[in-house]
Amino acid sequence: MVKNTTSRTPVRPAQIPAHELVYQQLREQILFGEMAPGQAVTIQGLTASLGAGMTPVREAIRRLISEGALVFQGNRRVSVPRLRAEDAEQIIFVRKTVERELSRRAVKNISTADIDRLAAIDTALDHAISSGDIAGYLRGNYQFHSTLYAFADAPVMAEIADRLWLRFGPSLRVVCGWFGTQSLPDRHKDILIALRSGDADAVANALVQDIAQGMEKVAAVLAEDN
Amino acid sequence: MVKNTTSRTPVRPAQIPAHELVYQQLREQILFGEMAPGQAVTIQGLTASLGAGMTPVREAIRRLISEGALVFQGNRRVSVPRLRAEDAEQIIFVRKTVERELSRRAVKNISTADIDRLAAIDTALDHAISSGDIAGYLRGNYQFHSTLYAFADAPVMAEIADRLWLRFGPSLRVVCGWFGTQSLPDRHKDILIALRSGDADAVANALVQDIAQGMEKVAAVLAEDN
DNA sequence: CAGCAAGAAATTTGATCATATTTTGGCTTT
DNA sequence: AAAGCCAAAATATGATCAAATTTCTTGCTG
Repeated sequence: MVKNTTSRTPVRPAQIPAHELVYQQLREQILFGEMAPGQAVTIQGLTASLGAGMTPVREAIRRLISEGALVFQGNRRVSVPRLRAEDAEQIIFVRKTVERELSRRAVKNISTADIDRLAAIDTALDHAISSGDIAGYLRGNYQFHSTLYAFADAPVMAEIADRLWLRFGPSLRVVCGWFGTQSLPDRHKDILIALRSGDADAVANALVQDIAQGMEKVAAVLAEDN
Repeated sequence: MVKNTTSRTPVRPAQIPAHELVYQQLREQILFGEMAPGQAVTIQGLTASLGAGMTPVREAIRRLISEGALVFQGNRRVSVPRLRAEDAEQIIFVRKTVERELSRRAVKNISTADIDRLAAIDTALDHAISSGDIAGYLRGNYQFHSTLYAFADAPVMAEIADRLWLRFGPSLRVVCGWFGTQSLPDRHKDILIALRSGDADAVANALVQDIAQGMEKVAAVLAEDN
């Protein structure tokens, strides 16, 4: 049943299509602020830097535009969006309602072992903060939230939260450059304590606090920066 | 100072790219139930039926997949998604919170003339219902909501609502085939009355009622159908 | 004579297509 | 029924065309 004895292409490095790879790579770069808000994105530049063809790059860009991770500038040009203060305000509203519900639902499904795993992520996060590792902070923070929401068993809502993250991610990076990692809020301890107690309301409240404090910083930077 | 007096291209038939046209066309078909849930979508079939090249079709499909209007079946196959009951439940939750807020914000910006225009849409909707015009009902219902939300001046939230509509749109069509248009709920009169009174809470409550009744029907069909 | 600005060429970038390659699913044969 | 063949569909590439931006030239004005 094995295919012919690898007469051709003994290597099978990637079965997942190129456009998917390009998408994931770009998505990560945007999500963790490796591309600055306002930065131009050219499709030909990406084909060169990523070594991919035009079609895969094209598809990945369309997908990211549709997710709000990139914006179409009208005249065929694409760039990383600059978050506007009005948009941030709406993002805060939706994050508070949707992620509150996600956390509430996660409480029902999460086990103590899972909470320990979350705590480990948070410990790594603390380490990143104290050592000024911005990339580590951004990744850890995202990982903490997305891991928690995965337990909610609510893919539609989790996807909405994820999309919003893609929008304010680049600005979060700017916040770190502004204030440094030290001043970053971290209500995760409260969240963990509430999770262990199994009190859904307490979890939800701590989480909304965490969101509020983080987004407040973003809003402050937007007010200065724009 | 003015640009050359349009020395060239007196005709400007289509400046918008083909992939955009394909996207809009497919989006409409899905949104208003012209494609059945579960129906397979082949890219080569679309290039043939729409007379477009592969690249534009490809990009449109990626975009629609990213919006949840189509699903990638894992093995390269694409189809119109079948809404699951769990997904519907989450959609209801988010619709209620987000669209409630959208309607509340719209109250602040909408004028009496605008309300009249909304009322005209609703009148056309009534006509479609009484004459059993399913396509007219679906379009009118969508138009009523999206027009209202446009006044909220909240593009991020409006886009979220729009995305969700894309998910349950195909199922709404099935609902009409199940129950007929007669039994469809229409709380739009209450919404209009509340809008004229300028009472944001009343608008929000009427709107949530409208959503609840409509989605209840969808949920009922899903329970039977799946 | 210098500087500015408008217009045109040139370069860069995006959009589309035709084609080649690979994979998937069905079908046939034993 | 399992294994392998075949057709169809998807992926990916490169070439080609079109559009837009940049740059350069040229003419005019102060």
